[in-house]
Amino acid sequence: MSLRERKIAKKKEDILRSAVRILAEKGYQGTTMEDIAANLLMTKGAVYYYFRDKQDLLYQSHQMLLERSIENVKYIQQQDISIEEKLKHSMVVHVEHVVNEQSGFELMLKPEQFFSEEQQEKLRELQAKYSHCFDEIIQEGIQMQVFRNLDKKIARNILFGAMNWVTQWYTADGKKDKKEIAAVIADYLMLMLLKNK
Amino acid sequence: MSLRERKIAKKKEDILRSAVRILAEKGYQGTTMEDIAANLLMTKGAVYYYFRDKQDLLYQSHQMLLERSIENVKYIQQQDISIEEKLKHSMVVHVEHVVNEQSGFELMLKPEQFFSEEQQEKLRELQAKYSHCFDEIIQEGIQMQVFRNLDKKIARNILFGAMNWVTQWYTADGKKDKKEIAAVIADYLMLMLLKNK
Amino acid sequence: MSLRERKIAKKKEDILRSAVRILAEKGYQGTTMEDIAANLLMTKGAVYYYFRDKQDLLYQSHQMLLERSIENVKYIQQQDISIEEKLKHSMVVHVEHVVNEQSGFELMLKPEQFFSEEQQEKLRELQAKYSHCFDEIIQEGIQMQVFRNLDKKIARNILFGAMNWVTQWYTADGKKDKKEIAAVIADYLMLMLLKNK
Amino acid sequence: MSLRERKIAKKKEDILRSAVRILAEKGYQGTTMEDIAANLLMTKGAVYYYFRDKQDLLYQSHQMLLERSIENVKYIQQQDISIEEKLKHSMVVHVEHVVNEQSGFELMLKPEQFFSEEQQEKLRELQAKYSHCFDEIIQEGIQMQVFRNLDKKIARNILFGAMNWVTQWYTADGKKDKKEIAAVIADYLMLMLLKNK
DNA sequence: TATGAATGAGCTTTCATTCAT
DNA sequence: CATGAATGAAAGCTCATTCAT
Repeated sequence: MSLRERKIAKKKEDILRSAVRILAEKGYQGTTMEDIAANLLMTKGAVYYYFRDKQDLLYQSHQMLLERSIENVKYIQQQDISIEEKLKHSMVVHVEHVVNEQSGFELMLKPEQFFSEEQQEKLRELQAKYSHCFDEIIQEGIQMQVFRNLDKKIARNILFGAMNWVTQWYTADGKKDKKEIAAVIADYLMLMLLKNK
Repeated sequence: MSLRERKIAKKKEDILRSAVRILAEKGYQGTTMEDIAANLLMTKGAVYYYFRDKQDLLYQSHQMLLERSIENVKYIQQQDISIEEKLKHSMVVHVEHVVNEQSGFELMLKPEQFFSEEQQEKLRELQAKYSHCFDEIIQEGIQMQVFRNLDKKIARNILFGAMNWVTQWYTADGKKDKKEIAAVIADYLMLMLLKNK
Repeated sequence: MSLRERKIAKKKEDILRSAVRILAEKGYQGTTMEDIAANLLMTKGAVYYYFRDKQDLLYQSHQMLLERSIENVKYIQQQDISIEEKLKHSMVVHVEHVVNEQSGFELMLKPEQFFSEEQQEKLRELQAKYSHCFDEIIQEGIQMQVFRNLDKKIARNILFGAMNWVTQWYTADGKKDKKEIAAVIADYLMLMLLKNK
Repeated sequence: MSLRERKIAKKKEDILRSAVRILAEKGYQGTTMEDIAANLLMTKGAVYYYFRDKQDLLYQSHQMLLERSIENVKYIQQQDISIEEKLKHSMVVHVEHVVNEQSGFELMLKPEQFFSEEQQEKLRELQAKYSHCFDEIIQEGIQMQVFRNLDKKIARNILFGAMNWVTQWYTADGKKDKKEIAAVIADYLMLMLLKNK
């Protein structure tokens, strides 16, 4: 990648990061291009230089979040720790990510409204990839008789719902900090999965 | 209530019901008054005859949903069944409600954007009331040594998150119908709470 | 006129009186049919029973005001008093009328916007009639060498402007009451007209 | 001021000038943003680029008119001419201004309906400033025994009313042109004020 | 690359007017 | 005669998007 391309890529990521935050805060329809640009001390026009349109920005934000999440969990998955540890750790990282980005699911709501069929396809694929990482861990845990014999998909959706909901109730001024909250949530959810608890 | 008042109340409720559904589908900003009206074969003007403005409509939708949920759980709470049954049953009803209305949490997102301080106050009160019903059951379960000694608030938020998330993944065309899904979700979440499981 | 016709006429006048006041206060475009009806504890529908449309109401209000003004000045004109007294008295009555109705000229602004050609014709006629009453007095005063030899039309327009403007600055809470103010304005304007002053 | 700022200021003034004319013609409620924009071959959106909202436009129009009037009269006041000449000249300029802008008082009607308390305060201040200029001349004339000993405020209000009313009756197609009419009005009104006439 | 003026479609809201009852 | 529910046109305003510079 040339220097120029690097610079562009860097700028794009800056914009995406800003967009993610604001989109998470105000929702897709509630966020204006002005908002996103102003937050970066740019003008709207400049944003349009990097992204075709608002929808493209949303799409790439979404994509970036998912890809980062996948990286996170992949990294954990290949570590040499117990299956129990893997799941718990994955959840902690997920919750932390959600809390940090103040997002995690605002963007995931009703994708069919915003995205083209092609884009939806790509996003579904990424989501499936991410989901699959969890499914695999759960599957392995069940086979190893560490986890109860639950329906993988339903269990995984329960985990996701419980984790993503954290943006609705966690406030930084509480007694617990992000790490503690993430740990507690993960612990509690593990109770659902673990045998002999 | 006179006949006329009854008719107005009925019409208002029709509109609210329609609004709830569409708002849940498209989000607040994504829903137009036209959408809501057209869905009922009315004109925008007619909707404005019954509601001051869009925000008023959103507020009352929200309120209606919460009040109905409170009624549901209150009804269950006073039944003569075990604490375990109470919680499970409450969850089943909640999930069914969420699935039926296709809502349950889209409306709860970022209320500070849409509502006046006064309205937020009222809604927070209703939410607190609803949450409190669950907290009480959990509390009682803990005291009776039926439930694990978890942090009530965190546990309740996990339940809510897991339940509300169902709108994201449940589709009517799956193998399981609403009732079954609701039962499974409730069962799985009970595993988190129950001792000796 | 039958009793029924009398009742209708009475109701019409009530509405006109109410309309005049509100139109004067809020302007034509700023006044809604709702405002006018509510002020009389009626419904909009009822007003439409008596008047074809809003414009008709405005037209008839206008007409009523002008006719009353003409009556006023005609009455004075036939009295057996000096020409000087006639003009002064006419002005006093005009100012009092304007102050009482809080109108007098809001309604006269840009009639071409609101009225049909036919209606404008009729109103112009009434206005001309009213103006003519003043012109005649002025004319007579000039011929009798009591008034200066001014251009009648210009002089009359100056009088009207000065008198109608009173709604802009007179407030009931001042030192002078309506009668006093009307007298002072008339006196001052007489200075413009009277010779040997 | 940079070139860009100059251009913006110029555009703003163009819009204001257009707005003043149309507002004077149709009144505040009767004027649409579309009207104002179309008159300048712009789109509504462009107008909104320069002014926050319709009310802001009205306010600034009003302000511009008043400030220009104040400049006019201030300029005359400092000239080395007799007090009589000062007043007469001020009136001539006022009438010419009113006729040219086709406004002068439509905008002054019922400001409490349109403006915020703060805006009203500012406008009252400017109006007071303008009125004060006339009051001072009148006061000086009285002290110098050139003018009759009239109530300053009432006299000034009579002058304003008479002058502003000109928009109601002066039409360019008459025998007299603007300058002549302004001179006649001023002359006639001087008769009210001057002693020994 | 970046700017910012401008566009235009679309949204919320108001209100004169109609009409069945 | 009167009501009030409903309509529909039009207004104010927003904002994604474009484009000349």
